[in-house]
Amino acid sequence: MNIKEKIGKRIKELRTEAGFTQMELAGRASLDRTYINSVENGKRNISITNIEKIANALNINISALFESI
Amino acid sequence: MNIKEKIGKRIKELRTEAGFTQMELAGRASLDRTYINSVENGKRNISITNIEKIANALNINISALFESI
DNA sequence: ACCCCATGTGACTTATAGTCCGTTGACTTA
DNA sequence: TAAGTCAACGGACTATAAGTCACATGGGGT
Repeated sequence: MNIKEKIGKRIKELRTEAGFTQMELAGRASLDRTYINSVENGKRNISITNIEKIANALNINISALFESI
Repeated sequence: MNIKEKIGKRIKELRTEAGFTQMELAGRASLDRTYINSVENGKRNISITNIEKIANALNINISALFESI
């Protein structure tokens, strides 16, 4: 599993734990729903600004987002 | 300080602690020397694959790279 | 059967990431 | 006075991420 797949899997885990749909997370992060979907499925080489947006939307810091990765 | 500046500052700290020049870090990470420079100076929206390359070059895991950020 | 709802996907344009050439200035050592 | 090293920066270029859209799929409820 490459880094894009790992971070995608982790985001999906945290999102479902938080009880959000992809659409809700997208709204909170000001990103497109289909973009969130492709990130979760390891298809995007996501950049630091979008990582930050998603971490904020998930109420988690970036370091914690990468724990166990 | 925005997230790009924070990660740049952190990378620079870790690089100098490790005793590398920008060129050496660039070589170890298979990235361009001018790119490393602009990342360190907070000008680049670095992607996850390059974050991983730099973390590996600095012998640190990604979570630790974002500690205190 | 028919709606919702949530997710997945391919294709596409625009914005910017990232490379490659070079210069400049500060500092150090001979 | 050079000469060397390193950081910072710029212009021009190519590669790729960002961001969006229409549409498909599958499950649950009525």
